[in-house]
Amino acid sequence: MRLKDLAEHLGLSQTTVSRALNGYPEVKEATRARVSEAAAQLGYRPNASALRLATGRAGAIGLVLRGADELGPHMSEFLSGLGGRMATQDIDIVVATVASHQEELAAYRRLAASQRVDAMILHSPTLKDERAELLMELKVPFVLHGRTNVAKPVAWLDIDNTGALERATSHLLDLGHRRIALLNGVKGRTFAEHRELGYMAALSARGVPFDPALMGNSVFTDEVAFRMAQSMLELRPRPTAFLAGSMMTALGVFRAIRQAGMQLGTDVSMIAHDDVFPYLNADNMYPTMSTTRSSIRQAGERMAELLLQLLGGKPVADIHELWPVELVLRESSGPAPLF
Amino acid sequence: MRLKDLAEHLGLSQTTVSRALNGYPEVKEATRARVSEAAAQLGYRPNASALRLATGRAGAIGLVLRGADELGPHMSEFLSGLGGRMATQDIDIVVATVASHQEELAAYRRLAASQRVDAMILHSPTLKDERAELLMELKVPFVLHGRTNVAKPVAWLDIDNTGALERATSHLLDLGHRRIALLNGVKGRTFAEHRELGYMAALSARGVPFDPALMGNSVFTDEVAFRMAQSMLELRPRPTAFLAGSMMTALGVFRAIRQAGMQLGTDVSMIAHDDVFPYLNADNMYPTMSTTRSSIRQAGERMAELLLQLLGGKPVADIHELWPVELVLRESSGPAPLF
DNA sequence: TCAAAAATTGAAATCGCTTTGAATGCACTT
DNA sequence: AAGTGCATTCAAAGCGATTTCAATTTTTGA
Repeated sequence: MRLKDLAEHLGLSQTTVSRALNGYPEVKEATRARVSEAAAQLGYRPNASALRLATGRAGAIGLVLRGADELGPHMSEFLSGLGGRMATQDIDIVVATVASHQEELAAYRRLAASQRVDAMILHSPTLKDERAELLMELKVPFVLHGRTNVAKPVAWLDIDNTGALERATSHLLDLGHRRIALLNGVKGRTFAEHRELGYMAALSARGVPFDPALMGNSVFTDEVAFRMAQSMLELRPRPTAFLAGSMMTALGVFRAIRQAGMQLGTDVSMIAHDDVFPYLNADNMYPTMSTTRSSIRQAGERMAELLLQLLGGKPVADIHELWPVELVLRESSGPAPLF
Repeated sequence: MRLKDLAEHLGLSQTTVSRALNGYPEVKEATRARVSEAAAQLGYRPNASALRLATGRAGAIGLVLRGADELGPHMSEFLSGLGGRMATQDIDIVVATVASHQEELAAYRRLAASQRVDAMILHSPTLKDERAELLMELKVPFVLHGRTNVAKPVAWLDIDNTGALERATSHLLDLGHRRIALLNGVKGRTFAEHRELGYMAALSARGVPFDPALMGNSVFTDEVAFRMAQSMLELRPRPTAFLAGSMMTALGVFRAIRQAGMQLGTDVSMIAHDDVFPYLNADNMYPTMSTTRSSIRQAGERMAELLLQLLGGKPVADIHELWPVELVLRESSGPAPLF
């Protein structure tokens, strides 16, 4: 069922039918009603390719995911939030997955050059993100989930990682902890650097010296976290508290604590960052986990909104959002042991 | 840079340039070389929409994800496998996320009617899957990840869930367990039904009666698993072993066991199904987790391959693959306690 | 009642590509 | 030298929508 068929069926021109369906004002209401009804009845849907060619809009946004570190549980939650909002505007989400960094830039080039997408989403940027620079050069609009330092302004949405870690660290200091380990994300990623900043700020505000042995940078998997926590627990004096970068990390740390024969919440404390996964709930852990919490799904939804604003012509410089992070205290964070 | 521009730049017709780039034989090798070089040099990439309109192929495949239960860690792994292979063929993956079941069928209709995708992937089917029936009716090619009972043949890839559970259950029976709990997926999903079949078969082969109180059906989250396992552990006589449907489920069960003051691997055993998440490793749990293992990422890769075969014209009836599942025994499964 | 203005409809161009059918040039026979 | 066949190339017609500009009908005002 093409536009032409529908037009013939109705005894109208394609022009009028097209206008009627797209809500143009210069069409009689009676005609519009007749057209809409027939379209619904016959299940007419404009051919996406033709529509895109005619309008010059791709009707899709792109997302390039690096297999290894980006396609984790974080991304599915984010995607879920994003997708819901985009669907209402009939905008597709095109996902390209790549293995290496080389492939990654090529993928952006490919999507841009073939005009497959109207805009892109950039995730987990580094401090000076190459991908962002590339997209600016290619003049592809994009919204950044996170922040980066590039020459021109970019649209972004980020959570207050610095503030979150500063509060979490301060809280542990208040509880008497002095040796606080930080299991952070990969060095170079903005969010990890920001978290480090918050951690450092809190320490130095109390005059607690920073010990590099208590800081680890890696991807957020239970395995790496386990190993890092394990070796940290062998230090003397050992850390009395952990700041875990994600819930996966927290699981690994938890295991290390248990294996060392200690009790979480009494012998050792932990505050983890929680992106709110529906299948891994801080409230339902044992002991319940103290967290810095920010829903990554909500961020996805909001990113969609910002992207639509951007496509609607809102100036890049006006699209900035910094979300506060909640500190939720539960059982895993207790007073420092007295020994 | 359009085809037209490139053609003018070279002093050739669009026809020749198009043919040169698409590898048609009726073009002089010297010309082809000249064209290829100029195209690479000037960074020419055909406009995706135009190409699609002209060829009638969408150059994309679709994936509809139900927010709640389908967009978990399983899906990201799967997607990662799928995407890698598709990218090599310059085929996009269009992801549509929906919240409700109603929306879901509508999403399939939408993608099909607007001819946005050439084929689709169907995930986690039910025994008699509506979506599969819809797609057949709409004449959209698709490959099923799993199996379903519908009238006409469909292309599918599935793992041997029945065999996996039969072996896992038998193994536990061999170890002397008689009260074996099954934490299965949602009722109605084929994979869950198949697992139940395997479980039942193993029990009845030994003449061990089935106790409905020892079977739970739900989504694979740590929370639900925790609650189910907890209440099962309150039964008398209580279960001495658990079969967990996923690693998330295993985490919940593990917590319940610990909270009940018992030891995994000695007081209670567990075998979990492992889809091989890079961030949650059975080998690195404590105690290490016995699993039925099958890489969902590899399944994604293979699904891409099957999809390409399908698009290449291979008959649906010839596209069937049933993968065996490994049983990997580690520390979490031990002899039944003697009391 | 009739011209002018407003409302409504339509024919044809356009988007950037592929592909059909025709045309051109060239080497080789005869 | 003319005819044959082959290798190359090109002009133009789609693909299915939107959109410009023109045509037609209806309404309005004097």
